Amino acid sequence: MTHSEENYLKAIFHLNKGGAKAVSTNALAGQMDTKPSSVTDMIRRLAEKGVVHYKKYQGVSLTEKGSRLALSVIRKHRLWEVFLVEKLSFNWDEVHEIAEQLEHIKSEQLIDRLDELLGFPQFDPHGDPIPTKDGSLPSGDKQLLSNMPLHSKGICVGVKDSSSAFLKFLDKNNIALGHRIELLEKEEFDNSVFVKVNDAPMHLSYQIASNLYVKKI
Amino acid sequence: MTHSEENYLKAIFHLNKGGAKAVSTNALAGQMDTKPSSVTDMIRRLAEKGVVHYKKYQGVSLTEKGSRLALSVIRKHRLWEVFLVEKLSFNWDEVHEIAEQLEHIKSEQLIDRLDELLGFPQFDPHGDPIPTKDGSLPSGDKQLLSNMPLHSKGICVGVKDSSSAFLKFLDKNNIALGHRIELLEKEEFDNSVFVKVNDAPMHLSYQIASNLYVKKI
DNA sequence: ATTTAAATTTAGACAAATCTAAAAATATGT
DNA sequence: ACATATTTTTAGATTTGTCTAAATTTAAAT
Ligand SMILES: [Mn+2]
Ligand SMILES: [Mn+2]
Ligand SMILES: [Mn+2]
Ligand SMILES: [Mn+2]
Repeated sequence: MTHSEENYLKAIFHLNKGGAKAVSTNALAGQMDTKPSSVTDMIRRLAEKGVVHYKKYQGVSLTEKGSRLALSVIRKHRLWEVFLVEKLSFNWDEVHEIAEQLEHIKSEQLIDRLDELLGFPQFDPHGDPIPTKDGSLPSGDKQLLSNMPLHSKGICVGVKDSSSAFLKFLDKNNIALGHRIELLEKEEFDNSVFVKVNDAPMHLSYQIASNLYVKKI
Repeated sequence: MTHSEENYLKAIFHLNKGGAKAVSTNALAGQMDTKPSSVTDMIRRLAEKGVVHYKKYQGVSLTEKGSRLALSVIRKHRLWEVFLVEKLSFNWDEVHEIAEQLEHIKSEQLIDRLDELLGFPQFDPHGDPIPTKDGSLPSGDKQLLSNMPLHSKGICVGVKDSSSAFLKFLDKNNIALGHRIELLEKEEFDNSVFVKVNDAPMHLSYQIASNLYVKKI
C-alpha cells in the first residue's frame, strides 16, 4: 500500500464508523481534500486490490482486508502520538501532523517495540482508543457533554474535534482528559452549558460541549 | 524535496566525500540501484532546483544548498538509528532499513527533541558521526584496521561496511565498538591480520580488517 | 412524469519517477 | 590517429496520483 492508498483507507474507515451504509465519493473527496474525480480513480485501484467494495454510483466500503489495513494505520498513528507527547514532550495539539507522516513507516517490529516502550497504552493523547495488534478497537461508553443529562457527573475522556484551535482553548481553560465534569445547567436558548470542571465553574458554548467526550460515573 | 530527491542528495554526498571531483552518472546509478537514464533525469531536476552543479557528461556535485540538505537527511538517519538501538533495543544490524524511512519525516522540532531525548549523541550505532544542527560533520581521526602499522594499539570506533551480514559476524566474534584492538601480525600473502580484541586473540581476513575503523591510542 | 439539480464517472491532460532501446559523446587501446 | 568500448544522454513509454471539463447517472422538485 502506498501512503496515499493508506490515507484513503483511513478516511473510508472514519467516515464509515457509525453509519452502516457505504461512503459517498463526495464525502471522501471532502475528507481527503481532493476532487471527486480523483477519488473515483483511487477507489478503482483500491477495488482492484481487494481492499474495498465498490459498485459504480453506489459508494464504497472496506472489505475485511481493507478494514484490517486501516486499523493498522490508525494504530500506528495513535501510538506515535502517544510517543510524541509522552517521550518528546509535545503538546497534544502539535502531534497530529507529525503522526500523519510517521503512521506510514513500515515495520511490524518497530511498532511492537514502540508499543512496549510506551507501556501498551490504550488511548492516544486525544482519548481515542488504540487498536490492538490483532485489530480490535475498544469502543468505550463515552458520550458528548452536550448529550449528558442535567446534573450528571463524569470524567472528561476525549475530544471529537482535535484541531489545534480547540485543544488550545481547552488548555487555556484548564480542561484536560481525566478531569471531573459536572453538568449544572443547560441553557435552552443556545444549548450552552454551565459546568464544574474539577470544581472550577464555567460556561461552555454548544460548540465546545458538543466536542468533548465524557464518561459517566 | 521528495523522498527520492533526498535519497539522491545523500548518495551524491556519500560518493563525493573524500574525492574532490564530480560524481559520475554510472556511479550514482550503482549507488541508487537504478538505471543511468533515470539518474540523468533526476540530476536535471535537481539542477533546476539549484541543489547540484551539473554539466552534461561532466558528472554532478552538490551546491552549498544541496550539501546542507544532504547533511540534514544524514543527521536524521543517524539520530533515528541511535533511537532504535538505545530506546527500542534493536540490534545495530537491524536499524538501517527503518532509518531509511524515518529520515524523510519532516519536522525540525521532532528531530531537535529526539536529539535531546538521546542526550545529543555524537555518533550513530555504526560509529558514524552525527552532523550537528548547523551542518558541521566532525571527521574524527579513525583509520581502517588494514591500514594500521604493525604492533599499534587502538580502539574500535566504527565500521565501513554496515551490512547486516558483516555486523552479525562482528557480534558473533565479540567485536564491538569501544573494544581495544592490538595489531599483532600481518600476513603478506593475503593481507589478513592477527589481532587481540579486548585480550582475545583472533585471525581476521583482509575483508574484515578493511571494514573496521580503529582510532589509534 | 418531466424537469432540474446534484452527485458521480469518463475523457484527456499533467508532473514525478521510473524503464528500455537507440543515439551521441567521451575514453581507451593499438 | 583511428577503431572500439564505455559512458552518458535522448526518445518514447509506463505507473501513480492528481487535475479540469464534459458526459452520465441518480436524486429532488415541480
Ligand atoms: Mn491524529
Ligand atoms: Mn489522536
Ligand atoms: Mn544507516
Ligand atoms: Mn549508521
